[in-house]
Amino acid sequence: MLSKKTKYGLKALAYIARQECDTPVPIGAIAESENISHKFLESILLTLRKSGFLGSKKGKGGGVYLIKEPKDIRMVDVIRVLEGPIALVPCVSLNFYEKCDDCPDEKTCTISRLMIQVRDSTLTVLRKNTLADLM
Amino acid sequence: MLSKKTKYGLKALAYIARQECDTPVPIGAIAESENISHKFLESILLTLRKSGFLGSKKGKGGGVYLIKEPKDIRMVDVIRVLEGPIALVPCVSLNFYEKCDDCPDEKTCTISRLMIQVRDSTLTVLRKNTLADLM
DNA sequence: TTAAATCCTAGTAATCCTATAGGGTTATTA
DNA sequence: TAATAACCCTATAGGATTACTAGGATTTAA
Repeated sequence: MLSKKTKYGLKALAYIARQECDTPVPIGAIAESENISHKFLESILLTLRKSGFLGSKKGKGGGVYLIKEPKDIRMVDVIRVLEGPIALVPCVSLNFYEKCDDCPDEKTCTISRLMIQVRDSTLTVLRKNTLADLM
Repeated sequence: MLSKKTKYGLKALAYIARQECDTPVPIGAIAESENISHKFLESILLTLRKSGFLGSKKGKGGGVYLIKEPKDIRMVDVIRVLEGPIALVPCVSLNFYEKCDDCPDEKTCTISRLMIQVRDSTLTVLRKNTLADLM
C-alpha cells in the first residue's frame, strides 16, 4: 500500500500541473482543494523541491511550480523519492538493494524470481506513465 | 514491501512442496531450514491451514502438508490471505475495497487510473505464477 | 512595514510489525 | 503409557513507521 505521503504528493503534483497560469501555486490552495493538512503537505512538497521536481517562490504571491514539463515527470521517479523502493523485497530492488537476513543465498532463493517479475511489471507501468497522464 | 509474514509463508509453502514424500512435514523442520522463528511460523501456517492451503496432522510423525497440487496454488491467493490487498490504494482494491477519506469522488480521482494499471499488471503476474513455479 | 508565503527542525501520538514467551490442550505413534 | 507435535490462546515488548503538529525563521510583494 502507498503511504499517504506519496498519495498526497502525487495529487499535489497533478493539481499544480492542472493550473495553466505561470504564477506559483500556494501550498495552502493545494491543501484546501485536495483535503490535505497544510503542514503535512508543506513537508511533502519540500521533499519534492529538494529532489528537483518543484521550484518555489517565497513571500507574498509565492508558491510552488513545476520545473519540468508534466510529460517529462515519470511516475516511477516521483514514487521512488516519496515511497522508496518499487520492489516487494529489498533483495531485488534496483535502487534500494539490501540483503535479506534470512536468505543464505539469493541465487537459490525460492521467491526472488517471482518478486523480480512483479517488480518489472510494475516498473513498466510506472515508467510509461508521466504526470501528463494524471491530468 | 511484503511483510515478513508473507515472505515466510511463501518460503514455507515452497519448502513443503519440495518434499516429495507423502508424510507431513513438521513445522520445526521448516523453521530450521528456512531460518524462521518456530512460533512465528506456527502462526503463519495456522492461517494458511484455515484458508484451505494446508492440512495438518497432530502428534508424532505429524506436521503440515499441501491440500492441493502446487500447480493449483496461485500466488495471488496466498498473498491475499497473508498480506491483504494487492492494490496500492484501498479504493481500487478488488477484494479489500475501502473508500479513501480524502477523495470526494473516485471517478475524478487523478491517481486512480494509474493505480488500476499497477494493480492489473501485478495481478497478471501473481495469477500466472503458482507454487509449482517456485520449486 | 505588514501580510503572505515558504523554509526548516523537532517532536509526538498512534499504530503496525515482528516477533518472544508461556502454557495448556489434543491427537498420534511407538 | 510416554514422547512428540500440532493447536490455540494470551500477553508483551521493542522498534519502526506513519501522519501529522508546533513554532519560529526567512523571504518577498505591495
